[in-house]
Amino acid sequence: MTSKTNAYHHGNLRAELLNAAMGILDESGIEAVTIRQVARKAGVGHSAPANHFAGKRALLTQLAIDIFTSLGDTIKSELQAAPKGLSEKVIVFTDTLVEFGLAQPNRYRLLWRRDYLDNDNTDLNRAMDVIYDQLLTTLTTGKNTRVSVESKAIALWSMIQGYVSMRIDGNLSAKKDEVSGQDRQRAIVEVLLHGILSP
Amino acid sequence: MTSKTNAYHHGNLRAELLNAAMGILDESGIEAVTIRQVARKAGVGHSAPANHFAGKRALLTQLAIDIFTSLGDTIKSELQAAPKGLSEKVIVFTDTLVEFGLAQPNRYRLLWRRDYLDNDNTDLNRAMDVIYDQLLTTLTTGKNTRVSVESKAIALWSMIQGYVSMRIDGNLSAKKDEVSGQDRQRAIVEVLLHGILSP
DNA sequence: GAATTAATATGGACACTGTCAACTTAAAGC
DNA sequence: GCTTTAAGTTGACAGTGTCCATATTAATTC
Repeated sequence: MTSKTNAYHHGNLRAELLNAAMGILDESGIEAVTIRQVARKAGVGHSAPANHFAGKRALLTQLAIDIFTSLGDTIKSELQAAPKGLSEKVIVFTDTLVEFGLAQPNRYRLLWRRDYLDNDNTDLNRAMDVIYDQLLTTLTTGKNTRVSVESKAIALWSMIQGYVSMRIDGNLSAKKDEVSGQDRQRAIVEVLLHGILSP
Repeated sequence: MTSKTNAYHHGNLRAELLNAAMGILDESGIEAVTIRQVARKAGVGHSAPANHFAGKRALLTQLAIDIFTSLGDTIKSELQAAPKGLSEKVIVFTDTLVEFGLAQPNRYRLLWRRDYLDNDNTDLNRAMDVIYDQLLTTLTTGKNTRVSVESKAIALWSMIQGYVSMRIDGNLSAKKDEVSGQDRQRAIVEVLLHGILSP
């Protein structure tokens, strides 16, 4: 009874459209996510989505919000499960983000493609801030250090984002990144850790 | 005599197309660079570019090559003019890249948008490697350190790329990056420098 | 319960896009 | 001078996002 089969009104189209869009995103990348393709996959006319999303931008923004939120939850629980030391938490934070990006490149890419997203969307910015704030909290130790907590956070945040985006976009060719996977992650985090831990 | 005014054959259309495309890129961003718009700006029919570029991808790739090459030259001369110390060179390298990205966001963005570019293009990859190799050379001191030169290079390379791309795409909101401009750059480089300089 | 209103679907249209094909013109080769 | 080739032209095609008028159903009002 939850889904009326032959109904003119779908009943749950908004969710189904998001679902279809996520599927296309995963399979074929962001360029393949078109309103018409999403509608086709959901089995409705090409104009039906307009009733649920103001435009393509709105749909993609909602997609990004969902991805950010889910990722934020993962990071939260990983951090809670991690050992108490600062280095350990920093490594867990990094690993979680990097591994997510490498496992779900198309989803990760969308998160940073502000040209496709509604930059003023409050939910979107909040969902992102939730993740960043966890990094800030992690780095805040109480001790006063020469470099501010904010700068340390931005340094790590930037490095992760740069590393992942270059890895998944092929901008770190084999020549540059010949060491496989986690070894490199550990190494570049170690470079930063010196500065993060130093007084 | 250099340009025949009323000629059916343009004579220098390839260069002119690149010029028009660069202008549109600077003014209106990568999304606005369409083959037809470029052709219009160059005053030719919408199919004329096909005689000089295999497709949109080829045109954008050539644009990226030109940008990379020019940037590489700038970095080279800046590095040569810089003081001899490792920290100084690292700071100069970082500043040059960051400043270029902030001053020419649309050009900078194109460099990393591999979905728009021909990833197998040898010239493109070489032009990028020229820049990366200068970083590698700068970091190679002869002394053996715990973290490899390659990891240090990738760490800095990633951090710069992440920082600039987030700055110009608005992913570092005012809240996160409240310190203005160069102060923040200096601070995040300092975090890395600890790890780069340490034995 | 009937009538009205609001929500949600439909297909057609419009102005774009990149690319292809057929054609025209100018220049170069022999 | 004739032919070949390079470099322009316009027209067509399928695809896109968005808008519009229309049709159907659900919800609300009386």
